[in-house]
Amino acid sequence: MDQLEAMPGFLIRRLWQISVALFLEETAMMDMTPPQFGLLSLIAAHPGQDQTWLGSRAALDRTTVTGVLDRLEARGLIRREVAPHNRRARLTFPTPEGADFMARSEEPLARISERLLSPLDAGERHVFLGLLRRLVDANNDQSRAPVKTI
Amino acid sequence: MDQLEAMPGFLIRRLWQISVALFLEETAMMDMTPPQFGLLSLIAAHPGQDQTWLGSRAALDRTTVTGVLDRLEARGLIRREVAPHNRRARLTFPTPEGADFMARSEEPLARISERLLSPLDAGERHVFLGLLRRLVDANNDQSRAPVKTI
DNA sequence: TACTAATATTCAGCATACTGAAAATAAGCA
DNA sequence: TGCTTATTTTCAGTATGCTGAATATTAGTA
Repeated sequence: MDQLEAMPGFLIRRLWQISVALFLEETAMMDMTPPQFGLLSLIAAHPGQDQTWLGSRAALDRTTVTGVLDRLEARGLIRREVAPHNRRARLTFPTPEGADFMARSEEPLARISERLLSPLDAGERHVFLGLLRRLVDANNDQSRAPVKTI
Repeated sequence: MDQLEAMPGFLIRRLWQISVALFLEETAMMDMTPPQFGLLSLIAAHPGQDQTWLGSRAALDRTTVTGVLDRLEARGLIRREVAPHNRRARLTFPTPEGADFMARSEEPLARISERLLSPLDAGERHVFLGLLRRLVDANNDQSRAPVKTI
């Protein structure tokens, strides 16, 4: 047992690596990444929001949002237009292809969580997710891209 | 509550972001990153291993190991030399500066874990880390950079 | 109104984290 | 020995995830 293995941050990084790998495997035929899915999901549920709003919901900084949206736009899954009353901002909308994409993603996404948590029984999953959520919420402001729910 | 917030992978990514931010904050005066620390820690504890071994312990793929070691070497914290009996491999060793660096890092590192887990009491921390470790170990082979302890 | 501050996005740059391919070396085998 | 395969590292390329600076626009204020 090394010092590294004993650090919570190392275990958290590994579980993140695993969850990304499972995501890429389950959505391989759709050629998607977790942040791309996150933003597309938000845009489909909340059309017409600007990029700052998206970043504060997806926990992505402004620059990463720009890059991910560029790729979603290039693939024709979203479109952007300048906000009518604020020409600084660009509002995002799902295209029909983007909406269809979201509809087709439900089953693969459910499998990701199922596989990730499969080592735990139902009670353990509930405990783990509850503690995980408490750690994330309580430390939200420590992150460089804190989430704003308002 | 959006679909995104309900996905375990999203919460895991956020906790990873938080742990990285805490790491960078606590080690700001040392100008270090988590993977740089991970590899330096392994090299200090196990001098003379090759890069493949390091990657399989630190959960980093071969290319990432190369890049991180390049930066550690440029800073004078490690040195690399061709393996005497296997000229494909390059063995890594800590420099005196690297060993000194590791010694000075103990206190900041302890503060990172403390701050990260501070929202939980002692019993909850134990439960969370236990479940986290089970998830990581059981899903180890799902990762693109699985850990080998042997 | 003119000046200043704030906001939204983008650009340049750096550090992970990965894939596939290439290069060098070593090992196994007919 | 000669050929094939495996191993170790590096290179090229892509996608996050971040900082600081620049640009454009808007809001606030003297």
